[in-house]
Amino acid sequence: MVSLSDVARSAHVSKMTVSRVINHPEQVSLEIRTEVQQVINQLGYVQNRAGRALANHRHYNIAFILLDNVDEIEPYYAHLLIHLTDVLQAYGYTLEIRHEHNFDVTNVDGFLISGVRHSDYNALRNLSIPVVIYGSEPGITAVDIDNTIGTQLATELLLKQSYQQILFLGMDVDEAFEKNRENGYRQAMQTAKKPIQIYKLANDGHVSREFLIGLSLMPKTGIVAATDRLALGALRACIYQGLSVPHDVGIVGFDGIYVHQLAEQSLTTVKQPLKAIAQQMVHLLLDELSGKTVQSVYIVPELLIGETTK
Amino acid sequence: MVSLSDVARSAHVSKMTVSRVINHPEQVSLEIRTEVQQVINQLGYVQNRAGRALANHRHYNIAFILLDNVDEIEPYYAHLLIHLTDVLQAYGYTLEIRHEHNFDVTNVDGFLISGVRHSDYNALRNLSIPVVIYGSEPGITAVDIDNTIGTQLATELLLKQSYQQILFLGMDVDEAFEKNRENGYRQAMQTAKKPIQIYKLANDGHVSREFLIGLSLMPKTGIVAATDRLALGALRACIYQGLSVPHDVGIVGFDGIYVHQLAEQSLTTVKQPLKAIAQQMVHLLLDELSGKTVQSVYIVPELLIGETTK
DNA sequence: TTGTAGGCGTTATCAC
DNA sequence: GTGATAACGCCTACAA
Repeated sequence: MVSLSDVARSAHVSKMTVSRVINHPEQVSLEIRTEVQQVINQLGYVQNRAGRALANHRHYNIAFILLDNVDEIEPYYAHLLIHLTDVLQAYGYTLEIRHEHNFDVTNVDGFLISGVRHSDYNALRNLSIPVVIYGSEPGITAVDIDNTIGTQLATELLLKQSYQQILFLGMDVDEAFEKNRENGYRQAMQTAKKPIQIYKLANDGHVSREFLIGLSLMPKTGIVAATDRLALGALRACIYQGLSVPHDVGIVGFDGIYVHQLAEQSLTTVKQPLKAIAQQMVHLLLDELSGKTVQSVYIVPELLIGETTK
Repeated sequence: MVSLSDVARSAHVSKMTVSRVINHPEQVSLEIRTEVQQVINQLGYVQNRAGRALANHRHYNIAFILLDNVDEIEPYYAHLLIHLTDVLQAYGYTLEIRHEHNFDVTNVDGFLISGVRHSDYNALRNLSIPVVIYGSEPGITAVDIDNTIGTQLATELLLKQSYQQILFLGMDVDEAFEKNRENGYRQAMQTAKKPIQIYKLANDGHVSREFLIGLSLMPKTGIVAATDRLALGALRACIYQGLSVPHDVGIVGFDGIYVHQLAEQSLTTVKQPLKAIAQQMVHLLLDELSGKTVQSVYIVPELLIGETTK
């Protein structure tokens, strides 16, 4: 492996000059800078992370902690991980994956955490290194999608498509994202002066299917589901009852990508812009690492039109 | 952060002695060894990976390269990644995730690769650092499940449950794992002296559903599918045609975990023992790193009984 | 603008 | 069995 010294020798300058060309190019005269750059390219020099880490009192390693239940996470997490590593790699950082509440700070510069629950608040507040979470928790730097706008968009779509009654299928958990998704529906309905109908269920396709069959849905119903799983159950309930989707019933889910490939029809759904989320998470974390004060970021999700709405 | 020197000072020994206690304990007298151990625990000392890397000419970083199409990978990959990181962490290694054919060896000690195609052979042969793949490619160190035994088990299960005709739903790709899955079915059928029926399709639930509807399945049919997606399509074809599963038709998939939660009924499937796979991959790679000669490992998969067989 | 010296945390090597 | 020394690759601080 070619090192700083190799480049220095080959370019007839000191190691420091090479180091400056890389980290503070403005401090080096144009002439020498271009010369050194050429040698770097020619020799294919790449910084050694260990040396850099040692000198900078950094580790150049970020831990991603997945607190969600691994058996239940949506497959799009693979995309999130890949986007995170891509962004981090561009800054010379490595991504280490953890599960379980392992907040050990050894050999790690910061944490990116997903699936944080309110009960984790204290543990996260007392960490000695920066944290950025994917989700929302007041007092902790976060990147999240704007859940309220998400279901608002979903509800407005169904309103526009003239479904008569529109109901919300929520999750039976006491977490902020759930409340926000509910509120988005609520606000859109209030603006449209339509009656509100909210049901809360376990986040399970079979549960929502059974529940909706029990409800005996009428034609011209719209369903805003808090998750793709709930939406999938709704779709199956309609198929079971002989209701045509999207003609008789319109359904919008929330989250997904993967479910598309497995559902009978592709779902219309509120999609998480994972690349943007990953970029924001990394930038916030690196900003915190360089001592900047940062604020949580909320990203507006997009509506992905599938076959369960007109 | 507490360093070797801190421990050394506190234990009234030299840094080297502390280092030996950690890396070559047998070279240190019992007395001093236990003393130093106590101080280590007391101070909560953990090795600094960068320092260690620099001194050992290692990076303590392994790249996992995901060559499968990220949009199509099964969600169990998250499990594989987590198991890999767990095992690596136990050895002080970090796991870096890549996608695309990025075989850059900078700051990396070895590669773990999934989704390797035959066309990657040359690129992999010429790497300067060890590689272990998940899959099979003659001439490259690999960990794989024994695909042949997998479908053999699946076929034997259906035979035992007295389905009259048993057909194989394969994938339309020219890769070793596909041929092996086909062969497992073939062997089991030949042993049972039953007629062989093989169909090859794109790995897509909708495709297999349409195809099987076109076939007009008869009751008492067993279906061995090369993937869970194909199995899922088969299940839907049965539902569509009013055939009861598992009474009229028995179905066995291959791969899965996640699909269970989304399917109408949980699939009987050949399950990949991901933890064992991850352990083997890491051990083979670390063995290669320490100069040992290693051989590919094939792991026997398990049959996970669901609701699509009796 | 450029170079020199020293140190980050660890380990191999060679003394004692 | 234990310790001193030098080295890994890089960067900060200071000197020229």
